[in-house]
Amino acid sequence: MAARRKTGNVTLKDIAQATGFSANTVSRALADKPDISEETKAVIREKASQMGYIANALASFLRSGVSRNIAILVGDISNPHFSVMVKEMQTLLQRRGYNSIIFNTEEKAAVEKQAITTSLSQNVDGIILCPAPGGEENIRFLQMHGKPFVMIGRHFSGEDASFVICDDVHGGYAAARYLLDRGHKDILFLNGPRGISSSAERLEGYRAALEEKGIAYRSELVQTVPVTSRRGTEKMRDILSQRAECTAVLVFNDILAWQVICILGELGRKVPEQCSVVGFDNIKYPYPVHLTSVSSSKTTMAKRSVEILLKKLEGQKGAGEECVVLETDVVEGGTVAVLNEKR
Amino acid sequence: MAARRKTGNVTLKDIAQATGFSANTVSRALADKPDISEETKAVIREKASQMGYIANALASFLRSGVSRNIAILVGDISNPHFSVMVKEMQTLLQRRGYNSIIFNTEEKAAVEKQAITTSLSQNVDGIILCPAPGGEENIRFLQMHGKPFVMIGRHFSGEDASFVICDDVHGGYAAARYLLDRGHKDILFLNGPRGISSSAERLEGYRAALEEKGIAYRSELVQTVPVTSRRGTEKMRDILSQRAECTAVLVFNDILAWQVICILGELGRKVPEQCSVVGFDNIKYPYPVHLTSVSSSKTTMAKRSVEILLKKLEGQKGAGEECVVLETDVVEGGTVAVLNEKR
DNA sequence: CTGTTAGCGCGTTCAT
DNA sequence: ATGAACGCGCTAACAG
Repeated sequence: MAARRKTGNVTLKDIAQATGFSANTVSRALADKPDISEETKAVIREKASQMGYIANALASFLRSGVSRNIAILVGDISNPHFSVMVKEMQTLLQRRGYNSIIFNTEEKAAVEKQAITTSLSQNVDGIILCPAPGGEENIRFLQMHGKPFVMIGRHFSGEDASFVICDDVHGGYAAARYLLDRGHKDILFLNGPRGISSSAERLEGYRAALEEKGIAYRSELVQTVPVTSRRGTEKMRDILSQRAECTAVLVFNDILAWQVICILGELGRKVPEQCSVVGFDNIKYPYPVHLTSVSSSKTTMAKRSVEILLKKLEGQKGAGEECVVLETDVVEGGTVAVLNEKR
Repeated sequence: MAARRKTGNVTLKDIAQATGFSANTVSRALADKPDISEETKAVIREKASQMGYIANALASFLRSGVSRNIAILVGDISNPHFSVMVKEMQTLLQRRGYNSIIFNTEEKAAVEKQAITTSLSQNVDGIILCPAPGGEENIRFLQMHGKPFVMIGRHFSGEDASFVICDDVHGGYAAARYLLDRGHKDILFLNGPRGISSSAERLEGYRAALEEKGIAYRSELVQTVPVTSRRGTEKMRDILSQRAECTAVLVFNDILAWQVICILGELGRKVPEQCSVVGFDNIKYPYPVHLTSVSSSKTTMAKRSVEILLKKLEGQKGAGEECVVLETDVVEGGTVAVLNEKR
């Protein structure tokens, strides 16, 4: 039995004693350095495995300055939009030898700040984050600390930082256009919170589509809805019962869109016959009826963001910032009806 | 500007130099130890915050042996059943000053083993895991290493280990009984993989219910379905098209249950009129139609498992193993019909 | 109340 | 090809 210390684990020193080599040689053998003879490596590896050696990653970091840990910050891991991306990123990072630490920001800048601080204190090598509303300060904080990071799904104008987003202007435009083309004129837009690019840009697209069709923009038809709390449901219920004139609803994300469908049902309005609904994110729910939704390339976002971050970490010095804008479009489901009325 | 080292961060030493105290005094002041004068603490805290000091958690661990990191291992974070629990656990852990590191095991013992090894190498203080099929070996591995852990959702008989599970025997019984009471006799059971307690125990309950009703158990009506891969869908399609005589399907989890509903739709069978479906996990999807499903107290599982783990970590020595079995029952939705046929 | 010493486990550097 | 010395940043243990 090996000597047991504070952590109760087998250390390099234990293997050194057991094999007669120095701790150093053991370290280099296990790291497969070229200056150790194959013979020695074999002996050491054998002994290490036999003793159940597990390297202490934390001590290793302390010396090398590399933790091979990446932090992933998202608004809410229980939202499939995020959990699917997170899972994908984890897989990709794992494959490249990185672990990931996941944080929920609850879409609050203060919580995000806390998550970033913890990430820094855990010495993650880099961060992938979907920034919370009003989190510009946090981005500057990261930049100040020189910690490599990539934003996904949202960005802040003015910051020179890498991001991978969807073309939200076009997304908002395409969704509105899709509804307008099917005869809808009064389109309620239940948008996400202010302070994030996706809300602002989708609205921009929505307005552009209206304008193009010569339909007046009515600000009372655009409302902001909380994305994480239960209060969002209440607010949507209020709005929907007051806006019965709307023949279609465009909703910030698919979860909320489904909630809208439920609320409409409670209000006695059948979807899509009496009201059409379009969401964002195109989450592949296993449900007989598919939601008509604006696509977001979750797999691509995950892939590109990991690539960009790792290039920053491993690439030659100062790989510049990369900004990726992915295409997006309406994916047809069964929640939109064509209006025939001639008036 | 403070001196910058390998990690580029402000260290205790920097604060020591800036304030004229020793690194040690700074450490103890920031840790709010009682043997430092309030005055000194104030000075040091002020300076630390001004310099943007962020403690190096890894170095801290190396010395103290406490990382305040917990690993959470689940089959698939993109499954709401897990992501909801994970989120809840994260919140609770955070509140107690712990970070969490999440791993997907893909329901494979080998991947789980890897996740455990990484967790150990990251020196997490403890682990909460939903063990993968055939992962008994991994549990023994954890026990061998003396790493505190709690299993959730599943357990292995014979291991003296803490776990928090649902009463799956009763869950299987209640679900079958619910269908039998509504006139269903040919109940297809699409069960989870062998090698986990939930599959085995639900089957046990299913059989007990049949027996109680004097209905013969037909092994061809019980099939195992992969829970993570896309192959599960294919397999279910095959089975469902061959078992048209069944008037009801009991499915291992809600995701698969919804897939079953979709497949039945493709096969021209309407739910619940032509076939009833019951799932497990009672996931709160925001759909207009609710799935009839066997409840699982996700919040309670999360809460209890965190409690038990933290008691092990912080409590007086040798807090014994705790086994919690939570009640479960059928939650009515709209996917089960009452059979009227008199034959 | 505060400073000094020491060492957690590892990897880098230099010497042999 | 291998070993010895050193230090990453922090805190436990002891001095005073």
